[in-house]
Amino acid sequence: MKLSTKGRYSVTAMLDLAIHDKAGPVTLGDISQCQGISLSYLEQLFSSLRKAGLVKGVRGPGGGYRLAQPASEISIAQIVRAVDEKVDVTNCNGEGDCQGGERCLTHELWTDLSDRLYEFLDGITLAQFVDRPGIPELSMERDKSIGRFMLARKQAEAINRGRV
Amino acid sequence: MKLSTKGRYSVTAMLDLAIHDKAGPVTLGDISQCQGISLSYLEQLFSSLRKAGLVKGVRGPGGGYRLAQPASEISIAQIVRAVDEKVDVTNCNGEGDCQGGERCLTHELWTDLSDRLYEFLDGITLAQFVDRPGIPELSMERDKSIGRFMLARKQAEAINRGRV
DNA sequence: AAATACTTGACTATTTTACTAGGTAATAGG
DNA sequence: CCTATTACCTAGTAAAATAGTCAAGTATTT
Repeated sequence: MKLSTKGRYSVTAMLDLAIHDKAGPVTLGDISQCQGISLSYLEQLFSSLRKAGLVKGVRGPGGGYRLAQPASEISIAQIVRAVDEKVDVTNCNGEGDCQGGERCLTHELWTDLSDRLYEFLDGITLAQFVDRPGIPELSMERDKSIGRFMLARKQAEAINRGRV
Repeated sequence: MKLSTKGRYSVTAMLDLAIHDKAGPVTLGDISQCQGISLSYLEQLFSSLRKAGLVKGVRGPGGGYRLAQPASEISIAQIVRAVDEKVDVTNCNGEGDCQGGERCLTHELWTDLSDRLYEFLDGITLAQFVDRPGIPELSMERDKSIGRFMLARKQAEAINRGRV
């Protein structure tokens, strides 16, 4: 288990998607502005997320990304795993024979710990964060005041198009 | 919360200390050989661990490092925290005013998650790993067969000195 | 005095992270 | 059909963090 900025960016971006899921796709440009990360870097991350089946892209105007599954079925562990690909914990090159044929005990213990961590993070879903009391209102307030979020923007656009 | 090889090395090294705690100090040279990390790099990590009050060094012949506290009182979180110093999650430079005065909601959510992770890792102590059935025997067997561990070495030395 | 072990700081190599720039493909709206 | 908007893809590259080295110490114990 590894946990770097890459994982953090991905999780926060996914949270953004989850928060605005009902309002339609979120563009990477929006996330890029919010989180202060470059667009292309986000594209790299979302490429991984898409390949992992966690998000799906919607092309064209009004497009962006949405969750590929309900927020209640996407765990933090899945996200972390998608972008921070496997670390080879054992310097014995995976085959468990570091130091002359014996698997290093502490490596085994670390693997145990790593498993436990994943288990823990597998129990936490995006929905658990988004569905908390207070979050939806907060997010909407934020959207309004900053004026650059999908929810607000899409609504405005929809109104302009006479859809609402 | 960040989790890199630095943290992993430290945790596995601490596990080594915990396993051999009763047998006396463990030298960094031994750990270096076992884990395949350079001695000086370990010295850096142990400098942090010592400053965090997790280990204490014993100088002179037969010296090395031992746990500064009982294994049951050292949590994984403490170790990770000691070497992977604080990450500034918010790119708003800690003051919570990213993007024009409003704290980015997703950053807050990430902080929550991070806290939960630390809580989780604070609940796991070195002792929980070391005291598991099967571990002491395994470790001793390993020591014997590799023939370079403190437990074996110290015992041999003690015998040579007529102490046992 | 010698061996052993820890300390410190400066230095280098490697990897990861992050960004830049160039595109192509699909789609919605006019 | 045309244009703007977005996803998507590829390659290169700059910056930063990580990982590791080297060398010259200091402190203890035998």
